[in-house]
Amino acid sequence: MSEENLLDAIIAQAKLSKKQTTKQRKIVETAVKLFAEKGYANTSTSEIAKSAQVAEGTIFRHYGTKDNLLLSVILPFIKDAMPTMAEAAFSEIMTKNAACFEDFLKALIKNRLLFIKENKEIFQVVVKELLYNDELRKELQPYFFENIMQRISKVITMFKERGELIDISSDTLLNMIFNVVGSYFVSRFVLQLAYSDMDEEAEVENLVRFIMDGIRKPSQGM
Amino acid sequence: MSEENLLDAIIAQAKLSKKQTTKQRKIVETAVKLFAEKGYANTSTSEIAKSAQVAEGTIFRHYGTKDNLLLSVILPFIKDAMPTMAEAAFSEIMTKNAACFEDFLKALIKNRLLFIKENKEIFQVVVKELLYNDELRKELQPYFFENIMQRISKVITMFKERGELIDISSDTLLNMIFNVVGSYFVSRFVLQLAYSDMDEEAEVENLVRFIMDGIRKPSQGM
Amino acid sequence: MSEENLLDAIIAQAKLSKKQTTKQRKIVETAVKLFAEKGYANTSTSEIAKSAQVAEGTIFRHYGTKDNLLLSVILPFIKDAMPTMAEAAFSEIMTKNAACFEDFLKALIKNRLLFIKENKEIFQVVVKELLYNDELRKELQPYFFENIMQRISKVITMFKERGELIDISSDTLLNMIFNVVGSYFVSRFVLQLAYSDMDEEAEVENLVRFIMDGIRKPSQGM
Amino acid sequence: MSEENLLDAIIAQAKLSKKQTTKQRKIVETAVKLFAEKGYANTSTSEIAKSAQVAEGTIFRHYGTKDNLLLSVILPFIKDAMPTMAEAAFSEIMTKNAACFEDFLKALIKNRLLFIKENKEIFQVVVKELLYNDELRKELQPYFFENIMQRISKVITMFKERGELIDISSDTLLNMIFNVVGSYFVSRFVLQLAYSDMDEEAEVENLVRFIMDGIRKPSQGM
DNA sequence: TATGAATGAGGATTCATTCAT
DNA sequence: CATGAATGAATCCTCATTCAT
Repeated sequence: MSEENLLDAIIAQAKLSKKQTTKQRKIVETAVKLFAEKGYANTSTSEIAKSAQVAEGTIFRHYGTKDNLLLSVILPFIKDAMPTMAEAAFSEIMTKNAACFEDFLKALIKNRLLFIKENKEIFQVVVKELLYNDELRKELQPYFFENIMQRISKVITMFKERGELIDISSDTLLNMIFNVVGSYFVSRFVLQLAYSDMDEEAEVENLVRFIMDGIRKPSQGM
Repeated sequence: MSEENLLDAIIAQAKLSKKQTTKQRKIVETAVKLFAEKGYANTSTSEIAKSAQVAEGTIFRHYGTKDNLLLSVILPFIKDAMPTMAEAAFSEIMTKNAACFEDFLKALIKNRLLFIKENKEIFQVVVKELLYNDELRKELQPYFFENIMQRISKVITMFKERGELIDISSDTLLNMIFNVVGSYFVSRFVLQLAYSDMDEEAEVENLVRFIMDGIRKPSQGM
Repeated sequence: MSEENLLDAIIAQAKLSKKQTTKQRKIVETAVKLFAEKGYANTSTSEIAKSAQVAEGTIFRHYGTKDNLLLSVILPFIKDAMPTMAEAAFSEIMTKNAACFEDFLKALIKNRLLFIKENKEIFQVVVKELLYNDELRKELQPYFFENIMQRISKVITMFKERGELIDISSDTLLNMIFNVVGSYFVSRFVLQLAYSDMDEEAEVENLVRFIMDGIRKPSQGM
Repeated sequence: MSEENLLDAIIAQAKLSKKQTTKQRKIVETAVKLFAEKGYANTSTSEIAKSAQVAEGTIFRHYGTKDNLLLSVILPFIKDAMPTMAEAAFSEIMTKNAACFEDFLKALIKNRLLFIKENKEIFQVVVKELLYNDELRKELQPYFFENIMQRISKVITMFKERGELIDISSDTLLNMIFNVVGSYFVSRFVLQLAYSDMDEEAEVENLVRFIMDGIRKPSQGM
């Protein structure tokens, strides 16, 4: 919790969010939709204003700059994405200390899948802008690592100690898992590739299975 | 993105590329660098011109539009990325019919790693724009699937028949592999995350191992 | 000239014209002056802006495109030119059913002369652009024929039936009259040829006389 | 024959015209076509070059500037239009001193009609540019008046003295005739209005009749 | 609080013209 | 004689932002 710049922004955002007008909500909703559709750089404030049925000045009265509006779209999502991701699934699982890593992973993926499905458009914006906008990425990365990666890393280390996972550095393990899960979410919700005919439950099963055991056919029998 | 037929564009591009002026080369080089750095949408043609020490008009004399300049950056890369990807590694491996899938995969990854390292900036542009620019993505996707995915899919099917890979649809297998390898390239060359302390050789080994066997500790003993 | 439906444009224009800013009026006034002076194609928006002491952006905020600005100059003139032309002089004359064609013609010419003198510059713009700009002409022609020519044609037919005019098709008669009157207005207000030393009253008399009786010297006496 | 500027241009033009290359002819032909179609201001030199299958530089090698190219299109036409107009029809008629004004007029119109039909596109360019381009008009006007109007004026005066024409100033008479004939040519060849179902011969007859006797129905009887 | 008119810097693009080959 | 690459000023237009009401 050391990142200052960002926290300031989040706090400022939090303050505003209490007195949020109908118009403000409309503006953010519209911005999310348009940013998701065409990207931040290709969406003009006048377009947002028109689509939100608000005067252009109103946007600037509330958010000061277009950049700030982007943050107002992204930060609440990040704020929600992280704690839940770190906590909810995490602590929930941790207490049931009977569970195996496979169950933890499945629960985590399902939990996040639900969250992203409910926030599909914001997810699109976050992914696209995190990739496109170097500044933004550099600002959010440390925050992200400290809050999410570290905590999940601990879980991994724990399960490694229980002998459930192979003996390579927790960071590397984390990375591989994150890449597989992340690229699944991105393919599905950002690139919108409809490659699979499995239902969602089966897809998650398969994902977890793949992470745990790879693609090699087990040598049968003896 | 008004270019209608991609193949036409590629061919037109090919024609032009023969009589390329010094200035033209300079323009494309500069454009690649700037697009990679700040994204297509955030790079102005005047900036490119200044940085390439060329009159702004010169850009338009050769490329007509900014969009077209982007294509002139991206298409040759795609053209090179695909055949090689499909052929080189692929047919090379196919002939040595003794090889196992693991070796094929390792060779393919190494081959592509080399290619991308040599074209790091263009790779950044391609990935960023493919994600950011829906039109472009929709245009390139079918081309991509037909040329790459299908061919690799055949290899996978072959190895599946040899009993080396688990019994799930080749498309699903391909997707998982592609996601793991792709996200590795993207993390490393686009997001530029320096997460690992392994050397490159070890990283590839680890990647292949992960894809083949996952992260579960093999049940010891017996 | 991309405007599809002229009537829509006129209506849209009418709506706007109610809430006209000082700056808007200034812009249109300046545009009229400059277009009249140098033609639409040879007048730049930056020139208009400078001359109207307005930011260039302001022009586009109100009129969207340069083409649209031209329409905003031309259409109100056309709108005024037509009904009046068709109605005012026309119905006015029609009621006094004692009048002869000669009087009708003289009244019409005088009425239009007054109107054009008050709108000299716009008339210049309209004539020049109608001649120069094929698209614009094609768009306005049908509208023009339906509203003006047809109505005047009826008057002519009426007077022909009264036996005042020679027996050739009303359309041909209309055309000849229109050409003579039109070319008089164009010579005087667009080409600005100052050929005559007559006063205006005499000029109109002469014009009417010419239309009615031509230039042949009547065979004198008996 | 006092106009200097213009004569210089004509002479310069004449010099060039002797050594006219195939390419030069192609350029002028193409320029005429394009200028007629879209107007001088809306036709770019690159367009002309492409359409004439000539390098853009070639145009400037021969004509120096775009303005000059326009003159090279217009001047030969003017040079041809004037002498013929003044002489051919004129002196031809003058010698047969039996002829009446009506015959002179008909011959003149027919002669010019033929000429314009053969040079339709250039006529379009000349009319459009003379109206649109104040500078050009001012330059050509005096030349035009001295060469054409004056000479025809003499004819008119002559016929007036013979008692064939009404007693108003020759200039006024000339003007009215010129307007009627001119507007006929312009309607037909520039505006391309197809208003009449008469054949050409009849149209000319009608035109002459109108100029001579107007539209009033002769009082019958007596 | 909300508006929307106004701004002017900056964007992509066009174009007449020059010049080395 | 002919070319066509190169130019850079000028063009139309967009946009984030400001400010008086």
